[in-house]
Amino acid sequence: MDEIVFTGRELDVMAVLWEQGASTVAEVRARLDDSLAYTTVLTVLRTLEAKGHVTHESDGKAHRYAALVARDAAGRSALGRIVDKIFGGSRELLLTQLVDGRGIDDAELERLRQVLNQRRSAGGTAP
Amino acid sequence: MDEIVFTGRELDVMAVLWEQGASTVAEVRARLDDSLAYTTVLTVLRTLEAKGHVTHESDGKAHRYAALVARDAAGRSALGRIVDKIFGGSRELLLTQLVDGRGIDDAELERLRQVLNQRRSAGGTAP
DNA sequence: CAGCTCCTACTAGATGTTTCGTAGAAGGTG
DNA sequence: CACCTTCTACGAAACATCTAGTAGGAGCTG
Repeated sequence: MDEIVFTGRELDVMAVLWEQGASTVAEVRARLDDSLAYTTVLTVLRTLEAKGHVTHESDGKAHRYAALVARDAAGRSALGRIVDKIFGGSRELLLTQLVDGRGIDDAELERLRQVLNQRRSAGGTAP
Repeated sequence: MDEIVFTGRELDVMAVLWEQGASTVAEVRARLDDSLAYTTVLTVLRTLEAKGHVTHESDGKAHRYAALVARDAAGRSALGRIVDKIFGGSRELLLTQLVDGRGIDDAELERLRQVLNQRRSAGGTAP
């Protein structure tokens, strides 16, 4: 239950690793929305490695970086922080904002209901 | 749809203003989990004011600070960032993590379902 | 009024974040 | 082999964040 916190730029880079899997500096750089210098991306990856959030192995001449922190863990940590600090502990309030945004159609609402229903059937502490 | 971003400490302070309403420095300070110097809290509030996230009015000798950014707006912004960067755009994945945490009982699940159902009756583009 | 308390304003150091340049190694191509 | 590209390592400047100290004003209290 440690606190996992990423800075803005670190999160951009982690997003690439989660999406694309283990990647070289050049591959990460190509996927980023902002165009940054090669060494800038390298520095961010090295910072993340120093913090223990990613690791790397050699791949030919280059290094291939992989996330050590799973999406789920990062997401749980970020969500917990938001629920507490912004929504005053209320998951309902959070969910309201989540579905209040535009660009959510009936099909997606239905899928969200499925998530809650599956949680019921799977849930609970073991007897 | 501007980007609203708070640093860790700024978020702590905003949380107090959202929870307690307009507050003086001393009132904010008393509510914070960490014990910080009076001037530290003042500095954070002034930074937030410089960024346009809070404002203040005189209240006797002291200043009373109030949030200019609504919870909802901050929440939408933060959630959008998390959905995009961590959950790859999938609200379902986010919801899964939200309800996967411990400490969520059947009553709360039911309330979350209500949120989704209310959204159906109120929502959608007009036919 | 002298002193105490509470307040803002200003200042400032330590640390973290972001960005990139330069140096030099490694490997393929003429 | 000399050259070009690609890569890592190191350094560093600019800026943001976090924390708090000092100075001085305003008001209450004896």
